[in-house]
Amino acid sequence: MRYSPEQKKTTRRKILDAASRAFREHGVDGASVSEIMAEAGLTVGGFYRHFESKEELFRAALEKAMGETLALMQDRRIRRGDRGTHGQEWKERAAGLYLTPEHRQMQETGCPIPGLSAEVGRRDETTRQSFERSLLEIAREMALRLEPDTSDAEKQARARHEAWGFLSTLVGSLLLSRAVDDDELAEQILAAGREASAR
Amino acid sequence: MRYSPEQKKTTRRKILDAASRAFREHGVDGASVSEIMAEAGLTVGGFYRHFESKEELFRAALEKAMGETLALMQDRRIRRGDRGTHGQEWKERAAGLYLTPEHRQMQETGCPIPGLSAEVGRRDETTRQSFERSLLEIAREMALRLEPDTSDAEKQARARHEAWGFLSTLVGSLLLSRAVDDDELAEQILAAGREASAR
DNA sequence: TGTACATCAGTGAACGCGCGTTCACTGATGTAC
DNA sequence: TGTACATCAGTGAACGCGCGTTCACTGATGTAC
Repeated sequence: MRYSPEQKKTTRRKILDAASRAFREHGVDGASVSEIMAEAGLTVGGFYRHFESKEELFRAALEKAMGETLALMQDRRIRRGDRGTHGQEWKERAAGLYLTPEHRQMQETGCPIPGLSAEVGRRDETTRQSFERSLLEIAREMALRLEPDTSDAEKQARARHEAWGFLSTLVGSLLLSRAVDDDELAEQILAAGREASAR
Repeated sequence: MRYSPEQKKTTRRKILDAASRAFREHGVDGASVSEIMAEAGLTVGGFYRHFESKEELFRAALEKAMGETLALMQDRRIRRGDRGTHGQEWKERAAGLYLTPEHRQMQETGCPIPGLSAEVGRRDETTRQSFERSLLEIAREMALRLEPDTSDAEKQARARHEAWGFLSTLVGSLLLSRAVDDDELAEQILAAGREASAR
């Protein structure tokens, strides 16, 4: 077999997609390269034609998952034909979409931040920096939704600050709801998160 | 060698202490039983005289670490000779102690919730239930600090609700600050968490 | 009180297993003439 | 346009390693008489 370079890109995308789901669901150590390749419809040996190591795969898969989360925030704005909701109204809508029992169960396709941030914190500089870049894009987008007036730098700085607080509450609440066994308690935690984050 | 049963308890405590630090620092898969035993001044073989599996050790070590966090909250109250601060004032003090650069660096001895909740979420019922019990104790203690009037059940329910939101913000903020590489950005995230959590 | 025996905490080597990575190979497709 | 050769994506077995766990052993201390 030789490439069409088209074909190679498609395969890479398949591996990345399988990896980004597997890492979210099982964590880095819980997802093996063989399993990921099988999920992508391939065998292990071919892996190193696409990535130089599992660590590089993790970085790329995480970046992809973070990109999906960002795209969700942006899509919602675009789809509405206008600039969408803003400020307080947006916060409530966003928290209402993020802090749900469905998202709690949907680790594999949901936001990677609650489930993978702790792992990122234990990895090397390169991986942490890569995650940091994605996180900054998300915070920037959030700030824009909190304060659409981009002409006032002071206002944007305050919005960025608010965005970090808002994101912390969303992430913490989903994280705790997932760590707990009882579904009712989990829902209480999510409800408390919805309320606290929108304040 | 035979026991004094005293001696055995001391050894168990040493293993548990080493484990609870190692798991917080390196995660469950990142901390090996051999390393933990070495850290406790022992060799691997003896491990199974004290714990039936690594998973049981994890549960016990996590419970211990959660107990330490709870004790910190309670100690502060007792040490002051009165019932300590409450409500808004307590929130600000607690957030000011929790969301610091020092706590960000101090994974090994700090609060286990940000670093290990995601792992708990991927483990079995038994482990999740054990964590849930510890978490409930912490939420209960927090509710007491937010609303010391225990006679009014309605007030206590609201306080519990507020406690979950408060805890979510603390945990999320520390988690994010640890996942980024840049110290300045980390401090911004912590500052935003301090502000958001105290609202 | 002194002695013989039983217990079992702790040792360190060994076991089996799954992991990330490497490697010789295959064969479809691109390129050179 | 047709043919020979080179490339390299993908295969599947093999490698070395570290892991959790087991096991035969040891010897200090508890218990029985």
